[in-house]
Amino acid sequence: MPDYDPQSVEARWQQRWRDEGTYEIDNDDPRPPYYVLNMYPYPSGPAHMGHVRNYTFGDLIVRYKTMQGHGVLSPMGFDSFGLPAENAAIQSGIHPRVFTEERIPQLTSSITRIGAVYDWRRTVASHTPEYIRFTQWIFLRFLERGLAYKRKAAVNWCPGCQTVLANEQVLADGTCERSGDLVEARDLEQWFFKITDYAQQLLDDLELVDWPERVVTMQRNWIGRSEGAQFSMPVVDADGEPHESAARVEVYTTRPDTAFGMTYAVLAPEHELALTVTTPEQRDEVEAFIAKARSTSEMDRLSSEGAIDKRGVFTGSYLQNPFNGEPVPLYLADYVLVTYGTGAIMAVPGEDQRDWDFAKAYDLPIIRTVQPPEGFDGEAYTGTGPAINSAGTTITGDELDLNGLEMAEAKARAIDWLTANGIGQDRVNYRLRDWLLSRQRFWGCPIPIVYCTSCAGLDGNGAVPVPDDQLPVIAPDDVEFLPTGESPLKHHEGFLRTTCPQCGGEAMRETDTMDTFVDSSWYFLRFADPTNEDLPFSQEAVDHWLPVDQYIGGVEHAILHLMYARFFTKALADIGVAPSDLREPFKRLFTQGMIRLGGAKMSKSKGNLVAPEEILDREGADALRLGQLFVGPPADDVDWEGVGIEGTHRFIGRLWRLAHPASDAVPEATGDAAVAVDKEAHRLIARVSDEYERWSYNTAVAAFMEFTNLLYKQGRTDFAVDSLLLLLAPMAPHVTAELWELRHGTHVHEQAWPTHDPSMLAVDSVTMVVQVKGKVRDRIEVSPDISEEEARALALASEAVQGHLDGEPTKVIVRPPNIVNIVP
RNA sequence: GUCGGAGUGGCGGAAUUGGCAGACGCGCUGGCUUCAGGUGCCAGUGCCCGCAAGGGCGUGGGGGUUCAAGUCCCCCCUCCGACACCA
Repeated sequence: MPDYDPQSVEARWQQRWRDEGTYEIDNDDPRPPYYVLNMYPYPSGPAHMGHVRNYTFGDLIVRYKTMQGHGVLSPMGFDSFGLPAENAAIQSGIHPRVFTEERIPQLTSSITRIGAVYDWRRTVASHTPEYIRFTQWIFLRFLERGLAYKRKAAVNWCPGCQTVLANEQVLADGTCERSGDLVEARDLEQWFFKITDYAQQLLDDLELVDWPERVVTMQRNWIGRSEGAQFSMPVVDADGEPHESAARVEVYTTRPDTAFGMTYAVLAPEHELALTVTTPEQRDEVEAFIAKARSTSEMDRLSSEGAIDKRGVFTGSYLQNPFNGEPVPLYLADYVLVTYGTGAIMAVPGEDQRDWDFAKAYDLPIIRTVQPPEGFDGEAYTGTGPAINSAGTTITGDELDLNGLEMAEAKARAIDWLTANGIGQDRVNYRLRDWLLSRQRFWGCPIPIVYCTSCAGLDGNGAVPVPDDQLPVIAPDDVEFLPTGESPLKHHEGFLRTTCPQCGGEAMRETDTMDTFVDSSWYFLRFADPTNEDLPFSQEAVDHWLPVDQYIGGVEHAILHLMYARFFTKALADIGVAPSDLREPFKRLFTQGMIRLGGAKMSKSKGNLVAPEEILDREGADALRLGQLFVGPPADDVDWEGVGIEGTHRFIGRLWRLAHPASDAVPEATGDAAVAVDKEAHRLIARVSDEYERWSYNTAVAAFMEFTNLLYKQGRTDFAVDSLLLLLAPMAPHVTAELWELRHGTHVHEQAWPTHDPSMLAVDSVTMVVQVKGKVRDRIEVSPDISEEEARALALASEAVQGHLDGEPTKVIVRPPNIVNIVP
């Protein structure tokens, strides 16, 4: 018998799966459909351990579901736009396309080498003209429906690089990661998707998915729904006389019940009324403050914690509190964000810690309007309790009294009063903001817009959509990459100058490209119908395969990618591109843990990468896959040091010698021994089938090892060995395929998933544990259907137990047939 | 700071509902095979006392509920992750 040679066996089977199209699937396949998807990767070159772990999970589900009789869709593609290729272009002058297209086959090859199988006919790459065309097509549909729009937005601007930076490119100290210049906020025209239109649906429909609770929580927090009230207050002077502008300030609060405790109010520094309300005496100070706030990055604003006394400025004006008619001083403060709510707040230091801190720093009064519990020694009290100090004559002359009411009732009463008097109303607010998709980058999907010098275009800014029949708009190849950080498109005359599709006059192309999250927000739909030339996908194909039955990826995408993909799916369904009943793209989600090495995150920059290639060359793909599975629960972070590749490699050798037809390493079991072994095999089928369903792959591998050890001791039967091979086939596809073919001449992955015979699970004796005061004193073999009385009698008769008793026990708990606990 | 997750032998981890803590693997020790190394096969391996039989201790720490707690409840500590002034 030959020794197991992973190199030749694995290469041979990988070739066969590909040549025979074993895992290619057609849309009219009659089997019940099942869609397994790994998050498509950025093609960074050969696979790393994170990929290996990810694709091992995906692949074993593909093979498992296929053996269970499903027609499984298992596609793979590439998230091939993105910064690394562009940075490489700037450094080395290689065109991002060349750079990217060199790396796709490298990644494909290492994915293939771990034995993962896909329908490669369906592959997509987001940088290809076909894909770009439909990404742009979808953008135009969104534009038609008002789901895409352009407005000014504050961005991170690096004066040194003369470009906009992504948040990740801004260091913690507010400087540019490349040039070290201080990054400033700058208003630029940017494209947005109106994801906020879907905030409520994105929140509600989390109930439709079977996702890890923590991911659902993260999504929920990101959407950040809050309920409260919005109302307006007139700008007045210290005596309550109206401001000359007659301006009113809208505030949003979740605590309208505390309005009687308002002792000042705040506008965000960027608030449109900031200068209007400023009195002449305060003008210099306020202008200086606004300038400082605008030049300070968000990071810096955060880090200035502790220096709260420098974080606000008095405008000189007041707002009249409608609840009691009192004027309260109006400040600007950078702790109020212009992007949230109305960009203005009523400040109630008694019930809000930030307001408390600010009030202390600026020597403003504090009035408690909720009775804190006895013994409360904190500052602001944010808990529940009866309202106090909350009565008075309102601006309309009514008497309003909230005193004694609990929070919920006081809130309702306050909102009723605001509504009845036309001052305000209840309001739901979301933390979620619209999705800024413009990127001042070359290597991304161009935004299909031209700016016409004569047409008014959308919103009168000259923006004219590129018609569908002129798509795709593709960036030119003959560009020069300069280390300025600026997109080379800005200087490419051939790309820039075009004609207006509306009037035929001179026009300039949009040079911004789309965020790569746009590409990844619909690729899973394209996989259902990847060669469609008229549409991104047909409704029928998507209806057949979607939603994805099992989506697999890293936790790092738990918020943004999933939120955007959910938004796209809903929007596409609502505008009639996707089936209207497709509300959620991913039915089940699995997020795997991270791979570490010696406690540290594995990364290229730390230089602690373990290359999968070395292990593939030595122990082979099956040992690597089993090692990844065996190391711990799939969702946990794993330390590569814990992967005992020796253990799984040894196990595969033992399996080979056990199951090879020409091997005599393990003798055949006969008679009673054979029956006992077959019974264990049924037990194994039951256990492992359940473990597959629960994603308890680490214990399933342990079960295979235990069972193999048992066969080495007690002898093998054909049923036992065949069952083992079938159950192991999804995890270790090569060695099981080889052994199965040697034994039967057929394909193990085309066999049906084994089922156990429940009658074979019966046992004729179990070990009953006898405890005295909870300590184990004896073990007795008993019949599984022993009666309570017999169990009690047997336990009390035990000599080992008698030694720990003197006289009659006070209590005996009997749980036949497992345990008897005696209390002396 | 808020939210979420986790702390079990030298190491990775196991323990569906409260019912034998440490399955399985790594490592280590010993034996057999071998000229030898490696491979392979067999056995042992939580800690402490003991020659042994046996006994005691033991799931981050402290309390509690229970005949019985890794598992349930309360308080605390440590580590990891996400969000970070969201009114």
